[in-house]
Amino acid sequence: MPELPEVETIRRQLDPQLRGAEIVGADAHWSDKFSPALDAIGSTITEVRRRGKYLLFALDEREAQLELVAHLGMTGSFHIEDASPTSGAHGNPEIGDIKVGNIKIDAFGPHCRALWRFADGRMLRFDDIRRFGRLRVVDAGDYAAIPTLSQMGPEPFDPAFTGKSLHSLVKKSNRAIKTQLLSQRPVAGVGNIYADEALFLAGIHPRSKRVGLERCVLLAETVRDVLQTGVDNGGTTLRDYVDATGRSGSNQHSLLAYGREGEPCVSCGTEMRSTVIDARTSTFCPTCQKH
DNA sequence: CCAGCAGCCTGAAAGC
DNA sequence: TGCTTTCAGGCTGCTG
Repeated sequence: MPELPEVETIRRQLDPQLRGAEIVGADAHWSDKFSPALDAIGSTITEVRRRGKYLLFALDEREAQLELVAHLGMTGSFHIEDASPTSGAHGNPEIGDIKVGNIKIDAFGPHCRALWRFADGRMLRFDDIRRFGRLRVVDAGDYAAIPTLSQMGPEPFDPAFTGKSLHSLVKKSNRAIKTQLLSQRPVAGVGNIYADEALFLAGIHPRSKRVGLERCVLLAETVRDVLQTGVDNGGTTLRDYVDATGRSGSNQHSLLAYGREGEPCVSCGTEMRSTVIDARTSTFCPTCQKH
């Protein structure tokens, strides 16, 4: 499931490839989640950014500055297709023949949800097996229609994210610390895997509702640590995640808590346990992680 | 305003 | 073997 490290890995691959790409056609799955892909037709990608788990494609459309906002959900992935060998008699795309408007996505597999065709003949494909992903074109920076994005907390590597900033939000809420991390409000980009990892390393029980300043300072550090390690390892692949080149990540080999129910804690040897918080499995060490 | 939760989705794996 | 059930979970939007 793509969290910050996975989305950042994809962003770093897409950005240099897509700068300057002019979108001359698009097609999408009929659903409201994906059909906004068509709104990007006629604009040029200037940059691929990231905010939390969202990919933001900056779009230049004559005078207007737009953004294609993409969330990968659970199983979303982006891939760049080279110029189709069937376009043009000698394998060269003939720009003049490219049709502006719909392109049938069916030919690109049962899980293709959107497809953008560029003036240079290349294509950007968005696959999403379970359709938890979402696409939207908005005025640049206008996230009013995307609640989670508009209320998103600081990026974990932003100096604005500190133990103190974390504590000031955490103390106002009566929700479990894990619920708060997943809300994206104290810090952007943390999902179920990295939340379990960060809480384990900080010695904090996922259900804890009382996390003082000292423990928040530690938690802010472990959040940054696990996300940085995730980025360094190219993301975590448990089931479906692949980067924009189709490769799996390797961070799954570094996980100390997530998915280790029944195995011994790497620190004290106690059997790791699982509980369900907000309909998500949470694995923790009952000895090391305190309320 | 906040907390809690149903609903969205498909495919792999487990259960019968 | 083949069918049914369970599980994975980020975000939206509704309810109390």
